[in-house]
Amino acid sequence: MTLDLFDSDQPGYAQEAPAEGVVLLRRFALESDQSLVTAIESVARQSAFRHMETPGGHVMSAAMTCCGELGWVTDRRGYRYTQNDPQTGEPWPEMPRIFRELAVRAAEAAGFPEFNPDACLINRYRPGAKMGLHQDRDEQDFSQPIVSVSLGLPVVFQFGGARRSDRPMRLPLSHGDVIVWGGKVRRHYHGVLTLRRGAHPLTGDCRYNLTFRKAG
DNA sequence: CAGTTGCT
DNA sequence: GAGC
Repeated sequence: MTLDLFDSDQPGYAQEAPAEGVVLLRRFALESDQSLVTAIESVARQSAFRHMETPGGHVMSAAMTCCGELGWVTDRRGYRYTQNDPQTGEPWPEMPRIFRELAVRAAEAAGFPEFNPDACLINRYRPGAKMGLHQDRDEQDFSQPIVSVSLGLPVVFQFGGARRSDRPMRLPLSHGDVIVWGGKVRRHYHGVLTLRRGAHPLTGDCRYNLTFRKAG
């Protein structure tokens, strides 16, 4: 089901509802894309991208950093949110205003007018990197949605059900697309398939994903 | 305690 | 995809 919010001859984005509780805002982040990538680079100078280890002892193929009051981390001890970057001992970099404004606007467009994110996880995927099906379940507040912003190379996103064995739907995501999910499907399994090689004018050979949550 | 954002 |  596709709901076009704008006339097709107008600039802007198209809104889709691929499943109940899931809203896809195509190209929603396009007009601020350059500033978003610059802000990612600024965050990464303060808290560098790193490949975290899972409790099971595997090194994740996506490199991650965070900004905001809280950042998501994993190590052998488990998953959790922290106020400080364990790699620097310092607080996570402040969430850039342009990040927050984008996330709040996207949540509002998707039907979540009260979104107040305190955490932004930044994932960097290079060719070969992927993210298996998982739940976002380390947050305190499941009434607030997840807002996920794609920048750079395209990827196939998977959105599944409440159980890992539920067959996920596949949604190709491109530069500037924003996907929002909340309510009943807030804890549904999701992930991305292996990133394929490519070149993007803004990001080169990688895809960035910004994921906003209310974690605390 | 169970998990499993990874792997067999 | 079951199972760790």
